Order: sequence, then structure tokens, then C-alpha cells
Amino acid sequence: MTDPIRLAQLLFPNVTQTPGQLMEQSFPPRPLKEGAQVTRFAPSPTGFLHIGGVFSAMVSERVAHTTGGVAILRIEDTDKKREVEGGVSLIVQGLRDFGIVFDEGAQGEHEEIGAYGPYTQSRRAEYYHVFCKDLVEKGLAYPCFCTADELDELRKKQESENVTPGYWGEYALWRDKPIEEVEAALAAGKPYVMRLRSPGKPGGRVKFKDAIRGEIEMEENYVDVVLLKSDGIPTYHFAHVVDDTLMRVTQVVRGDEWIASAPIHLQLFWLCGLKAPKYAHISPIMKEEDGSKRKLSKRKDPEAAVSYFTEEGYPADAVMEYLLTIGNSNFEDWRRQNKDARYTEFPFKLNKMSASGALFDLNKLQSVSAEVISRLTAEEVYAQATAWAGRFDPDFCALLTRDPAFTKRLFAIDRGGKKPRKDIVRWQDVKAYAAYFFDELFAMEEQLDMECEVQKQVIEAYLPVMDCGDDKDTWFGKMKELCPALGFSPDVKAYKANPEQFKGHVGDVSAVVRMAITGRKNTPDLHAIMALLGQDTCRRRLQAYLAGLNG
RNA sequence: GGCCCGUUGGUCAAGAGGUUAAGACACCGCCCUUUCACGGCGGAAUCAUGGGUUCGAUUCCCGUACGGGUCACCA
Repeated sequence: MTDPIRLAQLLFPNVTQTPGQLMEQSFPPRPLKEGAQVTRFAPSPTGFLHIGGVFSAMVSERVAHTTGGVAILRIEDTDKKREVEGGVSLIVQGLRDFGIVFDEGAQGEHEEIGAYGPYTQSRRAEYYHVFCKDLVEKGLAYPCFCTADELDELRKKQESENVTPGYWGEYALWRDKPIEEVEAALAAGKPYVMRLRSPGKPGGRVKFKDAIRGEIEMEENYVDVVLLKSDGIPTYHFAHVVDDTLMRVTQVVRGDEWIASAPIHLQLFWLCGLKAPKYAHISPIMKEEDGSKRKLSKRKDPEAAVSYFTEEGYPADAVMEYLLTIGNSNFEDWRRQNKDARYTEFPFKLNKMSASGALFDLNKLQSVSAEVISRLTAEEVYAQATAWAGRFDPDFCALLTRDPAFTKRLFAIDRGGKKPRKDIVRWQDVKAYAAYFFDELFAMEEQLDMECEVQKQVIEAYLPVMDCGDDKDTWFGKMKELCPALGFSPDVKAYKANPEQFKGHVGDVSAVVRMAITGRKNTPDLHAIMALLGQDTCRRRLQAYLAGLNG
């Protein structure tokens, strides 16, 4: 290829701009303050949003927004084979469900915002061509007309000769073909890809700094990698360089599977005369199986899909906070010291991320979730629980919203104090939690381990004095007054001192009433429950329970 | 196979050349409590391995094992 300028003109007759002009005229440096990071989350619209993707998106977004920078959502749809109808909406909606918002990029299937777009790679062909033409002019890129079969053959030959397989050095068939041959192939309409003419050598070394892992040294790239596929669309490698340059991205956050190709990217930036962004390669979220770790897989693990968490009813904030604890382990300490703060106030730091992959811990998620829900007000619980039920359990939703004031009061029981209960882990649990407040769902779920005769006596003694209008002390006072005649101790300590003298203590008496009214042994404050349920309902349930004991 | 990354209790992990090796979840026990929770207190439980360097290594270096990644016209 004796004449790169002529070759470039031949290949890209319609490209008139240079990369420099493009950057100056259309994508100037962003007016941001010192230290502000521009990040991006760049998923492929494959119709599946992985929890690892949400993790990565969260990290990118946090880094941008805690530094006063910009978060971009870019759609990497350069592989038409994997693309799925509606894939973009699924990503946008999925991220929105978790409260992750981007400043620029895709907003819906076909909508975008921001001045550094388009943010969908399939609409950026002209930019890639500008950069590619520039490389051709510099003698750093060339067309390759090899067919899949030819490449296959090359590989076999290399394997038999025991050399590193790949399109490189002397094995790069089209690297130095005379321009006449290229013209002929072009004229014949043969499909071709554009390849990098890599100046690298086997054994050469590159170093770079990773924000999470520190210095990484690797063999430099010497493969003539594909820049533009035969349809003119770039490979990830080239798109990464062009897009992140034009979008003025300063900090790339991506999965650690990209570490291996970092030398390609670094070389590309260098050859294009560009400054590479900073890198942070994050570890995948793992799953334990048969005693060993493996990546969460979308085929085997339901919890790999973020829709799982939405369906199960984990609050978005709970999932975010769990991810934050995996991301920066000091988040938990911070949370304890800032109980009322929103998680977005936490100063997330890339260099505090772990270099090894964390196992997904459902136990921990549940604990975080219970904690998050316990901090919510009754009003918020009502809003979120009904929103969840509206989507996944419409019948129950109808019940919850039939009398909003009543439902809110129910959620207010034992909530809001210094020691809020933590028995709702996911919105799914609300149904079981609140069942006995609704006659439609009320059922005897458990049985008391106490003689029927004794239970009968308790109910019969309580029925005449019961008054749901009593204040708490009066209410409990009555409970105590019942005790002596029934053979129970009104005082727990007295009972514990001489258990043989009593059938039980006040707590046991309350347990019978609790069972009759709620159908279970464990509930929040019984007095509050009865006050809310009202005299009629309580009397009815007490009588029904008594009838049950007799039958 | 080449190259790269990783390895502190069951899990998430802090940590630094000398510490009784934090904390959280889960588990167990006790206390508090009208129940359940919440909370409090306590318990069991960890530096993958072999060599160096060093007065001293879990921490630094080298090897080994194990796990993961990557070597495409996929991202």
C-alpha cells in the first residue's frame, strides 16, 4: 500500500471531516469543574437486564454524580444478531425501576437527550468512518478481504505450526497488498473489513493503571484487530475509542472481562493521537454452587434478572443499598451513622471497590431490605406496597386501597419509633403481614399449645370486659385483672420465680386473645391491632374462636 | 495452552511488617419484653499453600494449588 491517502479516498469518498475538526466543532470539551467525572453505562439491548448490569450502571452513575460530573447511557447495538425488539426500553425502564437516572443518552426505545449524541451506536456510523479514514491515511488501517473460511484455514495452519493464532504480523494477509489488488477486490464488490495495522510485537509490554486494581502490566497488542465490520459498523474496540472520545468520557467503568482487551484499546487511543480515559474494571457478581464460585448466569439463576427483584417486591432502594454494600464495604458503617440519609448522599469511591467478585448473598439483601422498609413511614409503605400489589397482586391491591386510611393505620402500628419492627422484607410479605386485618383473608394460621378448656376460660372471662376503646394501660390492666381467677400470674417475674404455682402469666393470657383475634402467635402490638379492628370485629372473632374450641 | 486477575470466618469484608486480626449478615446462647419483633450482651468461626526476605510475616518477593477472565466481522 504505497499510497495511503489514495487508499483512504477510495475507501471513504464521502468522509470530508477529520477527527480533529469533529472534536472541535461538534464535541468540544465539557465545561465541568475540576475532578468531575464523565462516565457511561453501555449495555447491549439483548432483552435482558442482568443484576450485574445494574451494579455496573449504579457504579457509573454514582461516580459521575458524586463528583459533579455527567452520567451517560449509551446503547451498544453494533451486533444486530443479538439485538432484541424492545431491548432498549427494557434497559431504560429496568434502570428507572431502581432509581438510576442518567443525564444523557437513551430515554426510551427511540428517544435520547444530550448534546453529545447520538447515543446509539448504529446511528453513529459517520463518526467511526471519520476516525477510520484518518487511520488509513496514516497507514495504520487497511481493508482485509479474507473470508471466514480463509481465516479458519489460517488458524489451522498456525495451530499446526504451533504459533499464536490470529491475524497478525506476517500472517496478516492483506496488510501489505498492492493497492491495485485492493482496487480490484473493491471493484469486484467483495465484502471486506477494516483492520488495524498494529505496530505491536509479541513480547512487547504495556502498563496501565486501573482505579480498582492498581498497576496492570500485560503483553501489548500485536493483532491486526477488526475496526469496522463488513457492514461498516465498528467492533466494540473501535466504538469504545471513538465514542468515549467524542462523548468526552473521562472514567470508564466496565466489567473485568475487558481487562484482556485493554491493550488493544490503549494502542488504539495512542495511534489515533488521543488521550485514553481512566479505567475501572469491576468484578462480576458471583454465585455459589457445589462449593465453588461462578458468575451469576441468566439461564440458571432467576436472581440474575433484575425483574426478579421487582417481582419479589424488594424495594428499589433495598437493592441499591445492597449493591452499595457489595461495592464499598464502608457503606454499612456510613449507613449506621446516617440513618435518615438517602443512599445517594454516600460518597462512593472506586478505589474502595474489591478486586475479587462477591457472592450474591440473598440473606444480606433481605436484611438490608427489612432495614430499608423499617425506616419508611406508614404513608410510604402504603404507597409502595399498593404500587407493588397493583402490578403483581391486583386482588390484594383492591383490598389495600378499599379504605386507605385504615390501611395506613395498620402500617403505622409499631412503626416510626426508635425500634421499628422489621418483619416486612419484601412487598410480597405484606399480604401475610396484614392478612388478619381483612375478614376476606383472616384465617387461623397457627395453634396455641394450651389446653382448650383453659383457653375457653380465658376467652369467656375476657369477652365481657373487652373494650377496644380502652387506652393501652387500661387495656393491659384488664388483662392482668383476669389472671388470678384463671390461675395465671399477672406478673411475669412472680411467675418465673415460682412457675409451678401458676398455669402461666399475663403473656399467656394475651396469647390466647391474640390467637383468637389474629389467628397467629406473633403480631405487632395487640392493643393497637384491636383498637384498629374495632369492638364488633374483635367480639365476633373471640366468639368464633370460642365456638371453635367447643366444637 | 499463552496472557491477565483474584484468594482474610458460612457470606460481605476492614486491616497493617509487630493488632487480643474490626464490623455487618446468617447461626447459637443469655437479658429485656404481655407475644413476636426491636434492642443489648456474649459465643462459635478466618488470613489457600510451600519457599524465601526479616529479629518478626496474614501483610513484601518467588513458586504451587484452586477459582475467574480472555484469546471472534460478540459485547
